[in-house]
Amino acid sequence: MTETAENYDATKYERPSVTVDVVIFGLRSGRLHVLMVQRKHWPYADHWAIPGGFVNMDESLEMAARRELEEETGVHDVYMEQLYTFGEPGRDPRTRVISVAYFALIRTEEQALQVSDESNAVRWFPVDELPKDLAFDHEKILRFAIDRLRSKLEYTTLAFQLLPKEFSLPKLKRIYEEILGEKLDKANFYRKLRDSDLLEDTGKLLNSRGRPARLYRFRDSRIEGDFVFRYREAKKKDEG
Amino acid sequence: MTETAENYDATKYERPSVTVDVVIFGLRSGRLHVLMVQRKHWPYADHWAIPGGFVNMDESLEMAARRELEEETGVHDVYMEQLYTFGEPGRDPRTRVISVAYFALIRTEEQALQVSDESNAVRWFPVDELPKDLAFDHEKILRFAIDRLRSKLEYTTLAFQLLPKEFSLPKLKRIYEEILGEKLDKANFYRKLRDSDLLEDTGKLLNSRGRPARLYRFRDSRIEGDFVFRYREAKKKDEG
DNA sequence: TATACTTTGTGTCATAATAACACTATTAGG
DNA sequence: CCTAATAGTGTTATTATGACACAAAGTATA
Repeated sequence: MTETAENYDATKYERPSVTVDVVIFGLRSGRLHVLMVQRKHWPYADHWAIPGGFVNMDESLEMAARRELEEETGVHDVYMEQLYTFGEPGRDPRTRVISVAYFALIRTEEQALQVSDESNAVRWFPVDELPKDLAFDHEKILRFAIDRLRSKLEYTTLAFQLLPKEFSLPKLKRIYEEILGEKLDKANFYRKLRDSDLLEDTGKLLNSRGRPARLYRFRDSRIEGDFVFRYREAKKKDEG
Repeated sequence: MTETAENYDATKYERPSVTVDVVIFGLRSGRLHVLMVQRKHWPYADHWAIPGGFVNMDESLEMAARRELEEETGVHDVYMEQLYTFGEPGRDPRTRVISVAYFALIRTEEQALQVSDESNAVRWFPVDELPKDLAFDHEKILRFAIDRLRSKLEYTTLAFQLLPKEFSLPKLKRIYEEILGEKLDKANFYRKLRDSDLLEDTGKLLNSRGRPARLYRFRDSRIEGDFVFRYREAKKKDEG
């Protein structure tokens, strides 16, 4: 940091505003959706936008992201990570706004939406049927988030955050297929997971139309963060 | 964004300051180094810090990072990417400061250092011999950057940014070993590179002590950005 | 109660990628 | 011309992958 004067004056420089925006992913009937809010006021009134808002002076960026998320949608206690910071001059007509973007993954079933005063509506959109003319540079942010989710799927357990506590292998496989946009081989996928030692059999079965699916849960603490789970393993793993 | 009033007042909210900090990596005698500046003034006078400074109202974040980099070290035209944004309240004693961190990779040979007015000194430090008591949360930022560099090495051509235009395979291999902190098998490493089709033989040889090494350069435009180059390939590649 | 249908789950095998390591090649220096 | 040093290649066992056939366990229906 260049600013080093002993008589530092905090008001000397004009300062940008800082916001957080949160891209919220969830599954609905097996399809990947994003949560959006419809703006009430200028600028971009009536346009759809990613939920977000200004950062308070005494809260961390992640706290701000969680607060905004809850205020605007009622969603809380979710997996969240920082995505990227967007700061082009002119991206907001009001003033210079720098936006720290986060993305969140939620178990759709467990969350009830609510609309805040600040927006007309809150809605889930399938990622391949986004509304036109998003507010600000939110389309760019959204694409960025989708790309990131897709690529992190290949070496993390992120996808597990989208599922309920107990789930079947076919369900998990369908998530991967949905997000990656390609079919996976059942046998190879199951084998990979069995070898990974990430899952624990609950003993329960889930009835559907055909043969019931076995229900699994994640083993211990590997759920949190991004424990490495690759399609192609690196090195051999050491047994615990 | 929550702020939506038509009579929007840009001065209504108290605003944090926004800085950019740049972690600069370079090789010196085959070891990975980081460029640091020694602060002249309060806060953290005489402590070592990552170069950086405040973002101007009319420049993009990356422009700010490049400007600060050049001002403080004379370094320009380098590979740079955004790392992470650090914004804990209290990380700077002057005021609330949110820092967008970047990391840069430079070809050490091609750059001459210069010291700016704002610092006592500019120096390269080996990444495993960092000075104590870095300014602000710069130690955290630095570790973050090193981790990122290490992990991106495994699926990008980032390492190539550290080398001169023409280089030998042994040199490239030594970079990987230095950054990853483990020995690699020569035969396997060379084979991987030959198969990747990333390199072009210059025909030239580089004399050293033993058998001269063949010099290569990067093929066309794959140098820029992070063209995928994995240890373990994904899928089969299609021939061009 | 049998038969079709649907979905879950397993077995197998050819091919490709990886890791390990032995070997050859080309220079410099005595 | 022998040795040390470094560059570079070949070979092979093991493991991971991709493709695909097959078996298992339910529901729906005649």
